Amino acid sequence: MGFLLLSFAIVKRNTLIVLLGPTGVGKTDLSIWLSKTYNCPIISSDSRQIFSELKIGVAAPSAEQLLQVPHYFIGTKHITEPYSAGQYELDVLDLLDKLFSKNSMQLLVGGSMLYIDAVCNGLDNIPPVKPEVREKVHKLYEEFGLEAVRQKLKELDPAHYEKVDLQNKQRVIHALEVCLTVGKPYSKLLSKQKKKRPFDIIKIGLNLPRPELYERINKRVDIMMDEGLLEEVTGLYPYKNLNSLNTVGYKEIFDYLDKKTDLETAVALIKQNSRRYAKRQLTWFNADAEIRWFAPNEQDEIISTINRQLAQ
RNA sequence: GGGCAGUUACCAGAGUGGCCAAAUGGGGUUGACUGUAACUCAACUGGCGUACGCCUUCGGUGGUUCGAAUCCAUCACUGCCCA
Repeated sequence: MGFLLLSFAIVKRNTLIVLLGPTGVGKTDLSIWLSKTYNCPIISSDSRQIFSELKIGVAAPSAEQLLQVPHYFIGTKHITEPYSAGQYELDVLDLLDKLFSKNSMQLLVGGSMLYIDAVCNGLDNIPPVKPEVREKVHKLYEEFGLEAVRQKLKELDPAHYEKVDLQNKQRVIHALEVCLTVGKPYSKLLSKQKKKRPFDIIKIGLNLPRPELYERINKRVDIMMDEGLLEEVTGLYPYKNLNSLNTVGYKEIFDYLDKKTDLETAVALIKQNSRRYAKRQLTWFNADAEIRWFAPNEQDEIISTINRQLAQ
């Protein structure tokens, strides 16, 4: 009997716990506790905390927190390095492959919806857009407007033209960029199929009543200012046009530094844009029926839910 | 105490007899989103209804008028100025 149980434990499937939730809900604190509980490192799923130059404004884990448990994908890229959800998917899968050989339980933590999705469901294999193509398409957009980009897309990929939100310049431009990069219609690369992963996934969502969440977000912005966000952003001013700095907390202060607004307004906008971001995250997460939701202080419930799931 | 200005939806703020459930902006809600995603984009925002629509609103009350957020009277409150 004991032998049976033991062998059962050994063949237990690898499991990835995904801790997610809107910005400011308290993922970081809980993740450290979970990491210690299950004795596994933290794999961050945050498209901004991955940049080493962004700290205060993206509420990256503190130096102290980083010392407590190993973190991956925190401050491992420079803001000048291009990075994407697609690359992230590959990087995480590689890492998980290694980590699972040591511990059948791993922990992914973050709020970047597409990044989490890339790990859990996979993205189709689309090569990175060539820089010269990107430049070309952006020129087209700058000079002739969105309609010109739309028409070009209609010509190269009529199927996708029918599906995209034609108002959404980012999506329209990207679709055309991909068409031009790979030399065939973007839509041909999209399978709409979820990839099978060689591990189980347990999704734990953290949320709070809206007013409370917003309150936390507002307060956190004030704390960021106290911690020196203005200085951090000022130091990054030369890089303000980089995509990595098209980020809440940075772009608003760039506007202040450009004298487009006063500091008070900039801070208010950071709060507002953070709230909106949180809302968008929740919209995305709400569509995912696999997520089990908890308040950030329901640690016992979270543990028992995970353990129950593992026992199955 | 006297004079002037004002009171409009969650907030700010247009509207000064019918085309007004009421511009616009903010805030908020809901949603879309397969690689630059903390991005980018959309809808809604007095109530009920899928909709044609119906109902309740523009400080209070009372008038004028076929018809009032808009005109008159009065009361209340707010701001500024003079005392």
